[in-house]
Amino acid sequence: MSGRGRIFPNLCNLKLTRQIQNYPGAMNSGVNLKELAAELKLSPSTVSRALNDSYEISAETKKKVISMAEKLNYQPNPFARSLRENKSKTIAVVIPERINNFFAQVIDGIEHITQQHGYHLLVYNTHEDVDKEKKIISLLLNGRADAIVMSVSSQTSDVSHLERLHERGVPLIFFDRICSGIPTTKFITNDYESTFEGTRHLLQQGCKKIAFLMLSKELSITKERLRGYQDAIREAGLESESCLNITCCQNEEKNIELIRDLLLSENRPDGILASVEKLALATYQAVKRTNLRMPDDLKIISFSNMNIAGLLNPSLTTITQPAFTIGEECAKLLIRKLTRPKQPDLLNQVITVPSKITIRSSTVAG
Amino acid sequence: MSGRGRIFPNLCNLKLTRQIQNYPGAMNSGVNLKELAAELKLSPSTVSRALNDSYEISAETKKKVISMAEKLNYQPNPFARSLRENKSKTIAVVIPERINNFFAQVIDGIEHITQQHGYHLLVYNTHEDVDKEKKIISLLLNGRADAIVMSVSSQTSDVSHLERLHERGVPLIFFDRICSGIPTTKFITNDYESTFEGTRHLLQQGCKKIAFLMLSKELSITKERLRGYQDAIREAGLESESCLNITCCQNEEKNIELIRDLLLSENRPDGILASVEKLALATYQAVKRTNLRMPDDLKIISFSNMNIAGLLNPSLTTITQPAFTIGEECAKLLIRKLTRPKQPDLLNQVITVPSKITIRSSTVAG
DNA sequence: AATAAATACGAAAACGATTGCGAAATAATA
DNA sequence: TATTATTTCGCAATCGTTTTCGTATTTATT
Repeated sequence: MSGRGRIFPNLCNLKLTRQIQNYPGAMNSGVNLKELAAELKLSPSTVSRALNDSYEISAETKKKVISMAEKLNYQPNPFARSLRENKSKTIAVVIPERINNFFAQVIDGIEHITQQHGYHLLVYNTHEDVDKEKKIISLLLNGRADAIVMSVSSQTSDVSHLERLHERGVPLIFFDRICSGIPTTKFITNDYESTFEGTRHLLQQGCKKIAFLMLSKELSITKERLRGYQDAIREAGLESESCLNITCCQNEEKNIELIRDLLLSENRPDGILASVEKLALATYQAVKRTNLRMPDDLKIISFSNMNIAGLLNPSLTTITQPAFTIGEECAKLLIRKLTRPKQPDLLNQVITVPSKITIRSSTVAG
Repeated sequence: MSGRGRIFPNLCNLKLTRQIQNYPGAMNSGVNLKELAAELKLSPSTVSRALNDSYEISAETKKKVISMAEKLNYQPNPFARSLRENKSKTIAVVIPERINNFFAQVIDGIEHITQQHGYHLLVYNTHEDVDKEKKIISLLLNGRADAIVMSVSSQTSDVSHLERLHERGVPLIFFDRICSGIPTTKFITNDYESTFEGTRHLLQQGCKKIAFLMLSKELSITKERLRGYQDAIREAGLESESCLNITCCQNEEKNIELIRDLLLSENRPDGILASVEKLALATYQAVKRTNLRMPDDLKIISFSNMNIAGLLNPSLTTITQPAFTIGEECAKLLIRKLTRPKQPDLLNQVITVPSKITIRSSTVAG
C-alpha cells in the first residue's frame, strides 16, 4: 500500500471493477447506487434520498452526494426504477404508416411534449394490418409502456384487442382514426365540416360529378368524411351515386388502375375528393395514364399534410390537419394523466381540432 | 365455505386481487409469476423454468404451466426481466428528421428485422440539433436501449458524446451520416460514385455551370458527395468554382431565398446537384419565384427517397438510396451482435449499399 | 436536568423475474 | 438390498432501485 495509491483508494477499486464488467456484450451502465454509496461511505438509502431531494437528508449531505454522483457519472438504472415504481416513463405510439407526413408530424408533436417530462417514445407501425396491430397491442399488455397513443389500421373492425388493453387500465388515446366503442379521449379534426366545405368548393368550381375515394368503410374518418361529402352533394340538389364512392385497397398499383378505370368509364367524374393523401397521389398517377388534364377535365381536393402539395402539377388543393398540435394535445393530456397521482380515467370524449383548407390549382379552372 | 366456492378457490382470490390492484392510475400488468405459481401449487422457480422450456422440468408440468399461463394470460414483467438479465430488448434509433421518407424507410427496415426477434424500437428525433442529440445520447447512457442505430445531425462536429457512448460498450451503428472517428460499423450508400455519375449526367445533358447544394460541410455525406461532384467537374475539364458550392441552413425560407439569389446572380448555374432532398424541394420553390424554366434554364438532380418524385413539375431525377435495405442490414448486424453471447465488438468498417439513379424530366432537355 | 420533538441516517423489505444449489423422489446399477 | 444416478422441483440469492421502519443524535421544551 503506497501513499500514492491511497489518495483515492475507493476510486481505484471502482475503476478496476468497471473495467472488469466492461467485457464485450455486457451492458455497462457504469456505477450503481451501491457503489456510489460505498464511495461516499453512506448507505444506499441515504444516497437515493439525497438524489431524490428528500427532506430527510441534510443540505450538506445532499451536496456531497450530488457532487460525487456527477463525478462518477451515476445514471440510475431505469429498469430497477421501473420495477420498483411500476412505471416505465415510456409511451407507445402506434400508427398505420410511417412514410406519411401526417403521422410523422403527430409523433413530432407528441415527442415535443413528452420529452420535456422525461418520457421516451416506443413507435410501432402496423402497416395497415390488423393482425400486426393485434400483435403489437398484445406486446403492450405487459406494462412496457405507461400509455398508448394510436391511430387504428384501416382493417380494424374487431376491436377486442383494444378493449382488453383498455380494460387492463392502460391509458389509451386515439387520434385521427378512432375507435368510438372504447370509452376514452379521442382527438380528431373536423372531418365532417372540412369535407363538407371541400366538396362545396368543388361544386362551386363547376363540378357535377364528384367521386369520393376512401381506404376502408370501417375507418372512423371514412364514415365522417363520407357523410360530409354526401351532405354537400345533396345540398347542391345532386344525387349521391354509390358508383362514385370508391373503396381502394393497400396496393398502390391496383389503386391507380382502379382510379384510371373510373376516369375512363362512361360515368367519369369531373371532381374527386380523396379522403386520404395516398389516394390523391394515386389519382395523379392515374391521370398520367389517361389523356385527361387537371384541373380542366378533373379537379381534385384531398386531405394531405404534404409540405410540397404546392409543387405538384397541378398544385394540390388540400385539407390539412394540424398534425403537430394534435400530437401535442394527445401528449399533454397523457402527461396530466400520468403525472398526477390518482388522476381519474380519461374522459370518454371526442376533441376536435379544425383543419385548414388551402386552395391551389388542382381545383381552380385553368 | 360452500362447495361451489371451492371449485376454483384460488382463481377467485386472484380475481379479487386483480380488481383491487386495478385502481385508476396503476399499471395493471395482470397476473404475476408468483400468483401463477400459487394457482398451480408450484414454486415460482419451477414455473419460470417451465415457461422458459428448461430441461429440468417434466413435459407434464410444462404442459400444465403453459396452459394455465395462457388461461390467466400471464405476461412476464419486462422490467424485472431486464433488471435481472441486464438487457432491455429495446433498440434506440436516432435520426435528424422524422418528416423524411429516407429515414422513415430506414426505420421501417429496422423494425422489420428487430420485430421478428422481439425487440422494441425507441425512436428519437434530433431535429438536426446537436444539443438535442447530446441530451438524447446522455439519456441512452443508462442502458435503456441494448443498442443504438443513428444518423448524426448536420450540426454534429464534436463527437465526444458519441465516443462516451461507444466507450461505455453500447453497440452503436451509424448509417448515412456517419462518424468515421468512432470505431464501429457504418452503413452508407456509394455517395462518391453516385454523385460522380449524377454530375456526369448533368454534364452530358449540356450543363456548363453546376452548383452543389449542401446542408453542412461537417456531414460525412456532404464531404463524399462533394468529392464526387468535384471530380466529375474536373474530369470534364471544368473548374470547380467555390461560389457554386452552396451551404444551406435549417431554415427553409432562408434556403429558398439563398437559392433564388443564386439563380438570379450573374454567375447563375444551369445545373444543380442537391445533396439532400430538402434542398431540391427548396430549389423548386426558388425557381417558382423566378422566370426560369426547368429543365430548359436549369436542370436538377438530387438525392431523394420521395415516392412522388415523378409527380413534381418537372419530375425529379433522383439518386435513391435503398433505405429499407439499409435499415434491415443495420438491424441484422445488431441482432447478431446482441443474441450471440460474447460476440466480438462490431467491426470498424464501412459497408456500402449502392444507390440507384432514376432519370426524369428535370435533367432532360424539353 | 429530564423529557419531548425534530433531524439525519441505516437496515431491510419490497418490485418480479432468473438461476445456482440443494434435496427429495424415482430409476438404474452393483 | 444397498448404493448411485437421474429426474424433478423448491429455497434463496440476485439484479438496482425506492421506501417503510427503526434508531441514534441533536435540539427544543418544561
